[in-house]
Amino acid sequence: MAGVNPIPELPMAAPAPARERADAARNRARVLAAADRLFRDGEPAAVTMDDIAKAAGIGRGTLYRRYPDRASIARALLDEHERALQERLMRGPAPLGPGPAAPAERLAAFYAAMVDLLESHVDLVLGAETGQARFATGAYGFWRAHVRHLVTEAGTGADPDVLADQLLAPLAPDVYRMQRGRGLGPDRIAAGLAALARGVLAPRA
Amino acid sequence: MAGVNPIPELPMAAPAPARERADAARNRARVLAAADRLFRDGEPAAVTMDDIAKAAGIGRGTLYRRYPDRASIARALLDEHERALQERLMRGPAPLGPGPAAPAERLAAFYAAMVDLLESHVDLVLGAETGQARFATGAYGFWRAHVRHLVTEAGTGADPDVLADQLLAPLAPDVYRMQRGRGLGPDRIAAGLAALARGVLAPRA
DNA sequence: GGTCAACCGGACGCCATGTCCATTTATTCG
DNA sequence: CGAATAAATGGACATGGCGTCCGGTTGACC
Repeated sequence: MAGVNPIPELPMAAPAPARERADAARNRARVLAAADRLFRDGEPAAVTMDDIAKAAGIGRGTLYRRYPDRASIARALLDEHERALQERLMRGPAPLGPGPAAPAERLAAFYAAMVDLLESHVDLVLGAETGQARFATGAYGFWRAHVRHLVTEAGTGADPDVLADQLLAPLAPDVYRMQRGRGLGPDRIAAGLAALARGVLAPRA
Repeated sequence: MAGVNPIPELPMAAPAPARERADAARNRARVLAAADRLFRDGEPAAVTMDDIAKAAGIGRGTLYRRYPDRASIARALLDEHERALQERLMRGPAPLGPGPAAPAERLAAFYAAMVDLLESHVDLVLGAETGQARFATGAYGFWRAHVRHLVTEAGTGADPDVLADQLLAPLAPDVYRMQRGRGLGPDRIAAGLAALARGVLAPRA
């Protein structure tokens, strides 16, 4: 804790509005690195702003200057991963991206990608985005728009506005973590979601 | 606040292990009545133990004696409603209860009943049962067992252990409240859930 | 009416949050 | 190169909820 962390130069989201003082940049990197580590190590919801400040080797005030709460830090950490997935959804190859794939298959592919996201990088970090606030996120809006679009395209006559949120619900971090905790593997969870996708969106014979 | 509330004699869950002193019983009734009111009035998550104690006209210590946290109070308030629904599931008429109805229709009926539950009595109270803790509830275990059973009976070859939780996810209080907040009515939400139920469990032609 | 146990309730310590401001430090300009 | 200036820093502070503890009170039973 005392002195020397290499700080692996996380590139992370770098806003750099006009110009950023060198010390500010250095401290932001420290905060993100420290938060990432803390979120992974223990119960994300139990990490306090104080913990992060201490682990980053900076003061409370400095931390609050840039990040008003834990959620904003988690968002900063997630940002690039979510962007990457959004990019693949919009411009990547089918069935994840647009293309000849049927809506049901595209939804299944989206589910698989989200499970990857939940599993590899963020499972712990997402834990910091708790409850209601999740739905206000820009990312959630994007996922909803995507799913809504797929429901509409499927042409099953179902209500897209209602179904979009309901189809996203199983991806809630709480739910995913609980299922993982019950001994279910990511592939099995993804398979369940695929069944759900095909059941709801695939045309009935 | 000072003195006189009729206290509408909520029957509520009355454990009465051996015998309960009159003052204790009176205070429990006051606590439940006060909590019910507070949960309905404002943001449930913002209600503090202190608020409840003050509103009930008792001291902190007294409140903590019986209820270790907000969730336990919410559970006490929910208890009878959940029990009633569980009873109907196990012994009531089809399609909600057991009987000749197809699994998909039984799941749709269950969804409708849960929407009723969320809508009428508890929407606000459920708000107090936040996040992870929800899954540890006895009630949640019951819902899961029920849905798991329906998935198995449907015989679609899907994974019941995985699907049960995923099919329950759209009933999360957070999700329901968010949808209601977006202007969607209970019937519309229930219709969406019914579509989900039939898509996943109804036999394909 | 007396004894005893259960109940009551407010005071207390703890911890996290978010703010504020005196001081330090990077950057720019003469 | 060395001030001037504005930004960044960090720790102290006030606030508020949580959960506990214990001296006093009151209901229940004999």
